Amino acid sequence: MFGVRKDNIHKKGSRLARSPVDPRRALTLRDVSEASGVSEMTVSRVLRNRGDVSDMTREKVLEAARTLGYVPNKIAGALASQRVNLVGVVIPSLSNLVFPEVLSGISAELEDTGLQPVVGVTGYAPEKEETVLYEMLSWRPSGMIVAGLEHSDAARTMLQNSGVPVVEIMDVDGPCIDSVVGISHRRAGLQMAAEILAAGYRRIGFLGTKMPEDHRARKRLDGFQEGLAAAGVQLADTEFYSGGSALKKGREMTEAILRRTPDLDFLYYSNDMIGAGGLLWCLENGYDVPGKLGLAGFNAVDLLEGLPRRLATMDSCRREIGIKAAQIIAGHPHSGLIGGEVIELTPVIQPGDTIRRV
Amino acid sequence: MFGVRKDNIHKKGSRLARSPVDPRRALTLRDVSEASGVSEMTVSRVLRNRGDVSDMTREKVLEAARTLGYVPNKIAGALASQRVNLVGVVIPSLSNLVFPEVLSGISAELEDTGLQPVVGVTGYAPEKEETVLYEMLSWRPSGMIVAGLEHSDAARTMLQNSGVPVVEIMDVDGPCIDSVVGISHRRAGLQMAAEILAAGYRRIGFLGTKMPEDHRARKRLDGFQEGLAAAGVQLADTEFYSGGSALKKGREMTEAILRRTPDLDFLYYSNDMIGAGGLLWCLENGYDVPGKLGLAGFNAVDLLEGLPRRLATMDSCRREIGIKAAQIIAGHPHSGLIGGEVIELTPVIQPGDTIRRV
DNA sequence: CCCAGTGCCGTTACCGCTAACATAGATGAG
DNA sequence: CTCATCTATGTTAGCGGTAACGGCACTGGG
Repeated sequence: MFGVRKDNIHKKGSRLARSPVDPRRALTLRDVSEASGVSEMTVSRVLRNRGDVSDMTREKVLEAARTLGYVPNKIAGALASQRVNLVGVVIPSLSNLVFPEVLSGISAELEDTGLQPVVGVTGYAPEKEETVLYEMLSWRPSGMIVAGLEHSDAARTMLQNSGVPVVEIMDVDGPCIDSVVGISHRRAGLQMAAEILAAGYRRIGFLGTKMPEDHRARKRLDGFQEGLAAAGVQLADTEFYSGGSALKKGREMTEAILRRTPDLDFLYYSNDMIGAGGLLWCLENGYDVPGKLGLAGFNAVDLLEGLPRRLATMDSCRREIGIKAAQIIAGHPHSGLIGGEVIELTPVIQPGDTIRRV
Repeated sequence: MFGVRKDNIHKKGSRLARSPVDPRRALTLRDVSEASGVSEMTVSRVLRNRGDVSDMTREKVLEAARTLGYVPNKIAGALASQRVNLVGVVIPSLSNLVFPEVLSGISAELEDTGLQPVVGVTGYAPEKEETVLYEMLSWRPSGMIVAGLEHSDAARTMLQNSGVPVVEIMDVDGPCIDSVVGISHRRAGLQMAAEILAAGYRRIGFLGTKMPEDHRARKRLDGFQEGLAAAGVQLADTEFYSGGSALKKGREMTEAILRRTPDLDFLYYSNDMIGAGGLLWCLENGYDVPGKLGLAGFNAVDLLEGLPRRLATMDSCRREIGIKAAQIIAGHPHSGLIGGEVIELTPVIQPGDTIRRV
C-alpha cells in the first residue's frame, strides 16, 4: 500500500510492471504481446489457432514468440480454460513388458487427439495406487485409464467423484466404475484347460507368481482349475515364485516341480517369461516336449518367437486394449458423461509346438 | 455490469456465489471452508501442513475434507505458488527394457522428495523429442531428465532457456546442457575390444541396429573399432537389423553373418537381446562357444541369467544412472542454479561363459 | 499497566492465461 | 447515407489456489 506499489497500478490494469531486464524470469504472454505490439489476447489466439486473426498479425506474433523462445504456461491455461489435455494411466509395473505394450497402444491412439498420457506406477500396492490416483486427479485430467478392477474403497470413491471418465483395463471379470476394456482372465484359464484336456494331458501342474495382488493371474488360475474340475481333473502340483529374473525362475521352478512330481505331463505357466525359462530347461534336459510333457504360458510376448520351439500361449490383446481404452477417453463428449462402455476382447490360443496335436 | 452480477459481488469478495446444489461441479477449497466454518486460507494451511493451525481446527477441516471427498486442485496451487512437483523424464522407448530400469531408479530416488516423474517417449525421433520437451516444459516442471546428449538446436535452446535444472543421462561422450550422468559408450566399446583381443580372437564381426538415431550404440561401435584398430585389427563383417522380435533377429542375423563369413571367431552384439538370440542359435547349431566362436552383448539385462550359458556383457549402470540423476534434481536448491554436475559411471565387463579364458 | 512476542486465523492481491463480451473499422444491403 | 453484419482486436473478470501481510486475543517481563 505504499508508493512503489500504487505507482505501478497505473501501468496496466492492476498488474505490477515488470523490471525490463530480468533474464531469469520465465517468459509470459505479456512479453510476446509487447514484442509484437498486440494484446495478450491476440497472442493467445494465435498460439492456440483459435478465433480470427489476420495473417499479418499472426505472422508478427509467431515471429516474436519464436525469437523469444516463448513456451506457453499450461498451468495458467488449464486453470483459465478448465481444460487439461492429460490422461492419467495407472499401471502396476513397467518391467512387466505387458504394460509398456498397453501404453504404446494408448499413446498411438491418443497421438493426434491433443491428449497426452501420463503414467503412474503402483507396484501392485493398493496404498500406492491410492496415492498415485490422488496425485493424478489433483491435476484434473481429461480421463483416467486404470489397470484392473480391484481398488480400495477410497480409490474407487475418488474415481467416482472425480467427474472424469474412467476406463478400467485388462480385466472384465467384475464390477466396474465407469467403462472397461479387457479380456476375461477366468475364461482364458478355462479355455486353456479345455485345450490341454482335449490334447489328452491329465497330470497337470501350475507355475505362477506368489503375488496375491496380481488378481488377473489369480483369475486365470481360478478359471483354469474350474475348467479342469469340470472334467474331473485336479491340479497335480503347483509352484510359486516372487522376484528375480523371470527366465531363471522359470527354470528353477520347473526343475523343482518336476523333481517333486515327476509324473506331471503338463506345465501351465502364469506368464510367458517363466514359461520360456521352463521350456529352455526342459529341452536342455531331454524332456519329450510336447510328447510326454506339454507346456503353455500366457501373453504371447514376442520374445517367444526367438525360442527354439514356439511355446503355446494365449494372446492377451494388450495393444488392442490400450487402443480401445484411449478411444473411449478421446471420444468422450466433453460433458455428456455417457460412460458405461464394456468391451470384452477375446484372446486366441496359439498352440505353438508345446501342446501335442490330437 | 448489470444487476445479477453486481448483486453477487457482495457475497464474498468479488467471487460469484455458487449455486448451493450442483453435484457435477468439482469441489474447491471454498466448499471445504464452508463445510468446516473457517476461511479458505486455513483449509489450505491444513491440507498442506504449513503454518500454525490449532489442533481443533485442523481436525475439523480434515474431517470436512474427508467426508466431502475433496481433492486439491494442483493446477491452481501450482499457478499461485509457482511451484510444480513434477520432473519430466524424456526417453526414446519403453520397450527397450533398459529405460524402465532407469525409470525405476528415478522413481525410487524421488519417492519421498515429494517430486513426481512424468514420462515422455520420443521413439528415437528428434522431432518427437522436440514436441515432448515443449509439452513438458509448458507444465513448468521442477527439473528435466533427458536421455542422450544429441538434441536438435531448438530442443537444446528450449532446455537452456527453460530455467529448470536439466540432467542428460546415459551417455557422457559429448557436450552437455547442464548436468550429465552416464557412462562413456565409446570407452565401453574400447574396453570390450581390448578384452576380446586379449582372449586371442581376431576375426571379429559386429551385429547391431540399423537405427542411426541410437547414438549410444554408434559410439560403442566407434570405440570398438578404434580399439581393434589400435591392435591392427579390422571388423571382418557387420550385420544390421531393425524392428521385430530382437531375440529372433539375433538368430537370423547370426545365421546370416556366419553364412557369409564362416571364419569369424567372435560376434559382438550391440545389445544383449540380439546377443541372446545369437547365443541360442549358436548352441543349437553346434558351434564351439567360446572355443571356436566367442560372443558378447551389452547391458547386462537380467534375462541373461536364464540362458543356458552366461553371455559376456557389460553392465550399463542403468538403475544407478536413474538414481544419480534424480538426486541431482532433488538436491537442486530451489533457485541457486548451480548445475554443471558431470558424473561418469564405469561399467564393468562380465565375461560370463562366452569369451574363452586366457 | 504497557508493550513486545506468540499463536491462530483472516484479507488482499496476485499467479498467467482464457471465456465472454465489448468495440472499432470495413462492408454491403436497402 | 444509414444501419445491421462481419472481422479483427481489445477489455474485463475470473479460474482455484497461495504468499505476504494484518489483526486479534493472550502471555509474561519490566
